[in-house]
Amino acid sequence: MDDIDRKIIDLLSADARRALADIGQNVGLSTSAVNDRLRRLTAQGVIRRFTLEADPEALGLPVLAFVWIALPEQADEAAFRALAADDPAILECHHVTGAWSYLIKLRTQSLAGLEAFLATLKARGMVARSESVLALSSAVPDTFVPKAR
Amino acid sequence: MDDIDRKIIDLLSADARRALADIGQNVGLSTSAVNDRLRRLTAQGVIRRFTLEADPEALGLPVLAFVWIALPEQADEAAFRALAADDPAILECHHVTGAWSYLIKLRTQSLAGLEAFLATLKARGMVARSESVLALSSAVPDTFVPKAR
DNA sequence: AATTTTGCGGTCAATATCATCCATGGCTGA
DNA sequence: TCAGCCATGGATGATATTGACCGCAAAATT
Repeated sequence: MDDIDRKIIDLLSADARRALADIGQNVGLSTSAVNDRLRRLTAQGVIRRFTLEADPEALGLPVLAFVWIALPEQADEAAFRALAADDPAILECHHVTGAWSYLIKLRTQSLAGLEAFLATLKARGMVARSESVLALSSAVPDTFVPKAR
Repeated sequence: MDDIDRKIIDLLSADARRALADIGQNVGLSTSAVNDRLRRLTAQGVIRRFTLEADPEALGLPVLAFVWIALPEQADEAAFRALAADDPAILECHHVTGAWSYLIKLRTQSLAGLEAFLATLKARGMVARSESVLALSSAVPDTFVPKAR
């Protein structure tokens, strides 16, 4: 990981379909040198996948919500994590510092989707308390990267 | 936007470098039909950009924090938004419902970076109160998509 | 009512671009 | 000296991209 690697990642994150020769010119390397570095970066797992950013509204997912979760004492934390990992609506699920256990970021078609999600959690005894916060608008252009797998 | 468009986006989000012919086979279209749809989707802005997901730790950004911001009464909200949009550390900045004004998601090299960010906000009179929450671990594999532009 | 026009979405074949791989050799620092 | 990194150039096979053409359905025209 040197500066050139970082620049390659920068360029590719701006446009993942950019040609290797093009990148080479920008970083001062030959096509094959860039190719070598790319292979190394993906093999090492520095680059996880090539993907795309889409317009969430166009995909019918206008509701963005953050949900704080406090797990009950006896909750099966592993099961909770598995649930979060499987649900395509849950884009992020972080164990966090502070008064709450987890912070979940999710995207749904409608508020009904959010309600259904909370109901599922409750039904499985996976929530002692929760608090949902809706995102109204975003200062940083809001993007949507579909969940991996 | 029909089901085929959605499936194309699904396939490409899993691997943005997948060949058009491959995608065509999966959705039952010819290569050029897929190409046309892709061009249309990007022209319409449904697809915003092709990008990559990287390992945040490998890039030297291990600290993930969520920061609640309450703006002062007299704050210049436009300036605040501009600041958020410009700072590469701020990955998201949502105007939210509830007791706080904004929820910011940011990634930094270290806690010092978080502190510096908060200091900047304070110095510019852009924060009445704030509360920072650190992400410890993630149930959904934690990814990092470098900020656009 | 019948016919023409138009646009959309598709196929197919030809072409140009591109990634990929390989062999060779130069340079540099341990 | 050796290992790592890179340039160069050519060969090869994938791949994107383009253009010519077709079918169909809705709208417009006769």
